[in-house]
Amino acid sequence: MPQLNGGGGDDLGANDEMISFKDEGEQEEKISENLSAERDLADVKSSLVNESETNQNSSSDSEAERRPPPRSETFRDKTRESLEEAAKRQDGGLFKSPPYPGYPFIMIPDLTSPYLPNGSLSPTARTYLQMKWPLLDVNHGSLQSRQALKDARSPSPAHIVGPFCLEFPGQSDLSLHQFQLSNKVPVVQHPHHVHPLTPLITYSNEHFTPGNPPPHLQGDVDPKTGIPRPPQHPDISPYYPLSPGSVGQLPHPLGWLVPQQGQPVYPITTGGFRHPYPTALTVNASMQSFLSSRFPHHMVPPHHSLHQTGIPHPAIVTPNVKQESSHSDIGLNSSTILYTLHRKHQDSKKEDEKKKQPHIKKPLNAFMLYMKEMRAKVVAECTLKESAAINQILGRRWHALTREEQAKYYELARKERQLHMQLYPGWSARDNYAGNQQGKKKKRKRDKQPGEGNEHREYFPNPCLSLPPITDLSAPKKCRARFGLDQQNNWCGPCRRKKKCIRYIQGEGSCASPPSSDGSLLDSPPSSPSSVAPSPSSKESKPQTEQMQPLSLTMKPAHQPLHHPHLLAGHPPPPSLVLLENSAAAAGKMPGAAHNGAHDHGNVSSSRQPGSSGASLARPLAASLCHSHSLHPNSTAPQPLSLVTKSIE
DNA sequence: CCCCCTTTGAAGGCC
DNA sequence: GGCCTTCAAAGGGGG
Repeated sequence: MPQLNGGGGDDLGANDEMISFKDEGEQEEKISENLSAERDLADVKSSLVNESETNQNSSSDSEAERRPPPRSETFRDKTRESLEEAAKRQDGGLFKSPPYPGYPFIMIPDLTSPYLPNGSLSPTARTYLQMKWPLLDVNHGSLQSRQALKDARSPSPAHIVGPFCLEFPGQSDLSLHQFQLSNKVPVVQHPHHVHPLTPLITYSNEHFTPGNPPPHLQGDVDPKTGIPRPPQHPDISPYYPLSPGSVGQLPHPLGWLVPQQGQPVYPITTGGFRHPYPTALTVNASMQSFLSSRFPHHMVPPHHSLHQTGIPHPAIVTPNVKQESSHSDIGLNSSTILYTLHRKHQDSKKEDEKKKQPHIKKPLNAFMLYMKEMRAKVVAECTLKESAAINQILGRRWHALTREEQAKYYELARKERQLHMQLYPGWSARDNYAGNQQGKKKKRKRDKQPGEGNEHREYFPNPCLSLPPITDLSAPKKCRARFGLDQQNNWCGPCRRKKKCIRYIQGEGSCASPPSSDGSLLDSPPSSPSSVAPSPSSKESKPQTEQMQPLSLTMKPAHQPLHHPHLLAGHPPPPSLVLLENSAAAAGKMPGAAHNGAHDHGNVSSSRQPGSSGASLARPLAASLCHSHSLHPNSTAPQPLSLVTKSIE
């Protein structure tokens, strides 16, 4: 445990790191230290926010350290810690990244090209991979450096990406490796591998080039078919749906940051600039001045042509811009022609009006950045495409992240916001509200039904995540979530039509039908391919409560309280944990119990939509997601989590 | 073509 | 200050 704890414990990052990576035994001994560690993410968050407001110097990291620990996030932090610990146990080291030396969220895009969504590093990309993001640098003591090492052989760092369902307790690196080997699924070395630091990169690209498909949609592998396809152009990231003809003509989204127009713009950006907008904060003064000169506030592009002179902020999106951009007017191919024709037809004032009001998107928050980065991985691992399901997984993974890891994203998000603010001083999130947008009709508030709120949360362990079980009964899941796509036959009619779930509404938020087999299957995340599946009988006859037991890493604390990071740090257990620890709640979807759990973290998510508070959810989707790992008829391990099982016993 | 789903976080408005 | 709502990304899928 390196320098982190070094002493003072004043170093937030150090403390966080120390806690996060400390052995359980050590943790017991370090309770006092943990106190300071309480200033975990919440502190970070707070500091970050403050920084954005007051600080313009990139060395603000230390500032966060000095700041008094905001306690508002305490619970969540605890939860996070708990999850972290659980994750560490479960993943057998996946989360055991070495100490995070501090907080400088300086990120160095490592060799795993962020911009090469499909992980297929084009030669060009590789060329630029070595370029480091000057502004962001992360000490990847372990995680990323290891990843880099791994990347030399495989684009899919197991410690990060790992097959989805591999993150199980007791899962050793070896086993993981074995699994990967045995599990010949190509996706393991997923073509979608994205560097952890990618989020911003992708963000940047997409934003700067509206209409760019998500990273995982472009590249050497057809995301839909999984069939490899030839690269569009050596110099063009698969990211861009640009027609070949547009190659070289398109100004780089970050053209103002790109030294030479003639240079392979994209790769540079991908490797050199992971941030959409040059992180002004971390950017040196000259850069900032440059930025200002290039992006005066008044410059909010009236239109978003891809012209270099008017490089829009990534967040700026003109209505319909995606469709438009998909057919770059620069190209000469048929799509371009069609586009041109289309444009002629649509030379209506309406469009003009739209152009007059470019849509400035909200800066991505930490989780969004994380999602952007990890989505491709999850998709590859679970061969899942449905975003809703993926997001569930990502949500859980997010909670499983160490504080350091999350902190990176919070930091990035902070920078995003700050830069966004600088670029669009007058912009308000309110501006994007449906009511304020011409012709833009977006989400209308979900009509929450009275009972739809927080009453029940189905407990479905997420096989892919093997994270603490979700026992929040307060978040009932719709049939879709409950049963997953694989078992639509169990869905109620409305759900099949993607309408409001009647079961969900009727039965106090719980579907009338029993938990899907998938759910039970999910309960038993395989620690290895061979020991994957839960016994069929368990799913049929076992009450959910029993199914839940296995999950509960979260229950372990009862026996070894001090081992739980959250407890150690004085953090409240994660919502899921709380619920689980409440035997009553865990045992039977007791609304009251569930409510308590929900209430505990209510402040954090009270305003959230049902099932959103972190511990949400339904694993059913995940089940379908990880089907490849979940079904093993002969499996004799109903309780996948050995640790959990032990504790339960 | 629009909307839903799903996640977390940020932000704005209301009380 | 708490609560509520909306939006941000993503892409399959329904209407």
